[in-house]
Amino acid sequence: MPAMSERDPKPGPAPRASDARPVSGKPRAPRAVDVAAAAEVSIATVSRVFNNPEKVAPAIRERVLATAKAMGWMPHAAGSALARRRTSIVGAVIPTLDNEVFAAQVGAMQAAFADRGITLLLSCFNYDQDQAAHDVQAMLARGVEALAIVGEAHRPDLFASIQARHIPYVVTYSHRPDSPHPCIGFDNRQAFHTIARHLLDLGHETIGVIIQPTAGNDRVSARLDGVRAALAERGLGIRPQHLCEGEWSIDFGRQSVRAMLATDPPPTAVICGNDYLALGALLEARAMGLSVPHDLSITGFDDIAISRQLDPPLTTMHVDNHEIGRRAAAYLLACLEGSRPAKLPPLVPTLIRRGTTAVPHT
Amino acid sequence: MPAMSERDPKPGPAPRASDARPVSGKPRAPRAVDVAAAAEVSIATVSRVFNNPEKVAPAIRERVLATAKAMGWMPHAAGSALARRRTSIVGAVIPTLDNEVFAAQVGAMQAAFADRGITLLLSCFNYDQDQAAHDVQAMLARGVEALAIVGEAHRPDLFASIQARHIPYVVTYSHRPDSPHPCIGFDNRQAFHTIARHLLDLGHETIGVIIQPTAGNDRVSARLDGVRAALAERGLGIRPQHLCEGEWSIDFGRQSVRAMLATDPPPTAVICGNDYLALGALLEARAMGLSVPHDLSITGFDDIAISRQLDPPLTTMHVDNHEIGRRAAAYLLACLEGSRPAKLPPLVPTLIRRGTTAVPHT
DNA sequence: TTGTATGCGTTATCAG
DNA sequence: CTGATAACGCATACAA
Repeated sequence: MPAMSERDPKPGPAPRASDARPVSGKPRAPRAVDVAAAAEVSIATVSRVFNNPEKVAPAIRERVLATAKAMGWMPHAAGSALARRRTSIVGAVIPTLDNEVFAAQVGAMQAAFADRGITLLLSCFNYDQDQAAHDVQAMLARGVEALAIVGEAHRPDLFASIQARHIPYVVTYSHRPDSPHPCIGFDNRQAFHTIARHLLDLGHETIGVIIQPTAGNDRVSARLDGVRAALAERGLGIRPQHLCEGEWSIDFGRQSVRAMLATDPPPTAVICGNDYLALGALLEARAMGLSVPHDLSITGFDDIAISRQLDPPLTTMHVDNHEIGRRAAAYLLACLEGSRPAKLPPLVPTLIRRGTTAVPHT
Repeated sequence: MPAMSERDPKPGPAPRASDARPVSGKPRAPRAVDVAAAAEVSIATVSRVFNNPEKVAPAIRERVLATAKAMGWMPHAAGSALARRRTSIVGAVIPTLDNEVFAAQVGAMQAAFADRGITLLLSCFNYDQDQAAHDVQAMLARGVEALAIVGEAHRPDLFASIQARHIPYVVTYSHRPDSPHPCIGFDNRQAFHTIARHLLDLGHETIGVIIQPTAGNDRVSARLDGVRAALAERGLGIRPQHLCEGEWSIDFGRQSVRAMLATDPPPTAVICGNDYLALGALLEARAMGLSVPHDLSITGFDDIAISRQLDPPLTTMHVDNHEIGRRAAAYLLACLEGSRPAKLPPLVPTLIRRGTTAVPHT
């Protein structure tokens, strides 16, 4: 049995910075004990000054504050997290920062969390489900207290591992009515149903679609479904040669519209999965000598900054991406503070009818 | 003197999860001890399996790995960081994610660090120096092992506090030859000197400038300097009414060009601080019935995605923002591994002569 | 109001 | 190759 506990030299590691340190090594960061010693108080008081200032006598408080500042000391997050059992870190898992839609969400979340002293950990999974699952694991290991994840098309174990930790999370950019997850976003299916209806109501019957890859992307799949549903209601469908699926880029928009217009009959309208694709479609159509919207109607999605500036300005749907970020942050913050906010009403993107849609020129 | 160290019930906190836990409380996350117990090994072995697998007998290793996976255990970062004295976190400090230029840099850095098991902490200071200084403090408290910071126009104490911690850092988007900081970027002054020269060589003599706010932004100031220097070499200057400084937005580009063209004499060319401003200028000039570049030459900067797609395509300078992120990450990684990479050659943005510049129509 | 002592979860050292 | 144990830096219950 361990009997004695004298201060005899146990086989402890190397001497500390506060000990006799010859000449070597870089200066260690100051610790709470160092500040305590310098301010001639106990380490507990130093801690209190930073966590419960009101429980410390003003005079002492000022002294500690002053010496801490002089020594450049701040509580070290790792030690603090361990003792407090709170990391004050939340994670955001998005496909990519190269899309201003997600960049805006992250920016808004970051700002909202920063106000509450919470740091945002970021990971981009590049539309790769394995990557996403891996990133979430890493974040859990880092002790994130909450998670915001774009989309719900993820490996089941991703959500399972989050739920196993009983950590609040929220799915963004999605809002299926019957989703098992707390969602903040809009109904992608409904949104594209609205767009398709807009064109149908104008009298279009041959409608093309240029859209992002649907594989492993619930949001995009829902959009395509929405279009299909709206057409079906009028007894119409999308002809295979009028459906182009590929990376969202201006160039893909261009080449897709070029291919479609070479078919017979060509579509009189094209629904694009986002504004970049629509932009490409618009540019290519004009380059081919077509008049938009006279010869071809075009719709986008997202309402990015340039869309209203185009000639003609793009008909699209506006989504407030910053608002999504703010709401996601607010929801997670509420969860962390114990309340369990009940409802998450969907955002409703609004159709902005501008200059690229009109009645078909038959 | 503290004499005994028996295992008597000291006034310790609440019972642990592994202890007799009646019914209450949520299940705690598993710890290394739990895995050790389940796998019938010591906690040290569990740790080794995850850090020095080769020092553990294969049979035992597999057993530990299996039980760890079964229990969903991963080493908790806070404890690990404390013991290891390494957080494996680096910070990125940028103005905003709403500019694709910075978003691209962050994305590239994140990817590069993720490969090495390093997590990126992000902060956006919104062009506010106090915010930036504060954010850096917070990151240091979180134990970041390295920092990447956009620009060098920051409060001196920002850099001082970093240097006090002896933490490697790098300034991005800047590359003054005589900077005291390690920089990864390009010479903004030189770049805009090149642009101005391009226009001067075409024969322009009355040149306007539409640029972002220079206050507290070293990069923008350098750009303006570059233009001024190039003009001065030809005995020219910027007339006050031909210099518009304001937020970078398409709208500001529009209103600025409109104002300039109302002056007498109007400029025959406009240099814009970035592509968004140039885009606005181009759209407004066309809306006013001018022919670009016949009546007015326009240049941008950054070469964002739409620039080459405009009609006419925008003359601008191309910067590889992803490359800046990659280089920044590579540099910091090298520092963390002990080597001190000597030189950081500047990136050289290339002038892309497209359709918006031509000889002036006198 | 202040100080003492203990635990947070992991890694690393050293003895076996 | 494995196990016991002392840090790591801080926060907090409890005693003073």
